[in-house]
Amino acid sequence: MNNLSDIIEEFILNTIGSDDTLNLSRNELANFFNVSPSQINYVLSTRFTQNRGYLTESKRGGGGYIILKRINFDDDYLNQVIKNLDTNLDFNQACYILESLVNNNYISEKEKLIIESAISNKALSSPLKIENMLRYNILKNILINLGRD
Amino acid sequence: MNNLSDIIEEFILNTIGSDDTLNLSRNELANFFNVSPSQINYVLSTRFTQNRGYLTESKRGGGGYIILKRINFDDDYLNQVIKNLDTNLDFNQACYILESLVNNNYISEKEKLIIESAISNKALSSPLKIENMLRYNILKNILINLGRD
DNA sequence: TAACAAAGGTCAAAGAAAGTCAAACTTTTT
DNA sequence: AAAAAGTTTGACTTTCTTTGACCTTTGTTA
Repeated sequence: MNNLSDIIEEFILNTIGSDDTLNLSRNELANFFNVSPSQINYVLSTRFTQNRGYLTESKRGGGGYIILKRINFDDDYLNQVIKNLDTNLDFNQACYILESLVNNNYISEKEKLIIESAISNKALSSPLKIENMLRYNILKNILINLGRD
Repeated sequence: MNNLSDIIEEFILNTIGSDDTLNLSRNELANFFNVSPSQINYVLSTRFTQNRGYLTESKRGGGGYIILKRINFDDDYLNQVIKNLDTNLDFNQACYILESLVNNNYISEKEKLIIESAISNKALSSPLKIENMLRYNILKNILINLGRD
């Protein structure tokens, strides 16, 4: 297994600090490995995905950066919830899930309210199919991010 | 953080007094950081906007000045924020608003994180125009619901 | 009171990142 | 060998920052 993407992946893995965070410059990294900058995006988008427990955050322009974060995912319960999320998620199902998260002290009442507002029919109002898909996406994203602290 | 605008922002934040007011001279500040004076305007107009809870007031001519004020949070402020929400809301704008809500103890860090997850590009991923509109809708809905507890 | 100096304001162009996407190439699978 | 999957590259786009030229307002002084 001798391809650059794997080597870059390896490098990144070795470089992520004990704080599970890596602040990198796309251009510098690309330069270091003598590859085109977009290959960094390729590596990130194929190897450091949400599903594998990573989050990225970036900024363009002068002083731009990419921050890579490893999510601490030793939490089985949350994991299960995420894994079992229906991609076609209606509001009531979602509320039910949120309720159980409250009961298990993962989120507070106020947090539940916020999430409900975010995924309510009113907030999303699109054709039903899209709406449920969006809701799934949003809730999943929230839950994944809950797992990081 | 390798760009001057961020550094200047930081400086201003650290310099605002406990009276939430800062009286500054554009030329002096620009001189201090060795940047063109208009960069001060840039920093003010991108980072210290009304939506983020700041007001500016200035005077030209000899003895001119810029006064920067941090708006105190009250119920009206939240209404203002909601009213001023851009229907075409990008993620960064939204983040700044959330930041100001945290600073004013209106939401917690965790709540900010949840909301950010809900309106992140990843969660919404649709064509840009729709995405920004959705984000607007969602954030507005959250803020409105926050306002009634 | 007219001119000049001393602020701050505006805007557009140039520069500095990162993002996207598709085409070409390589490796693996069937 | 053909098809599919994965990688690499580069051209183009978008976003954010920095700079500078020119404008407007206000205060000062001859």
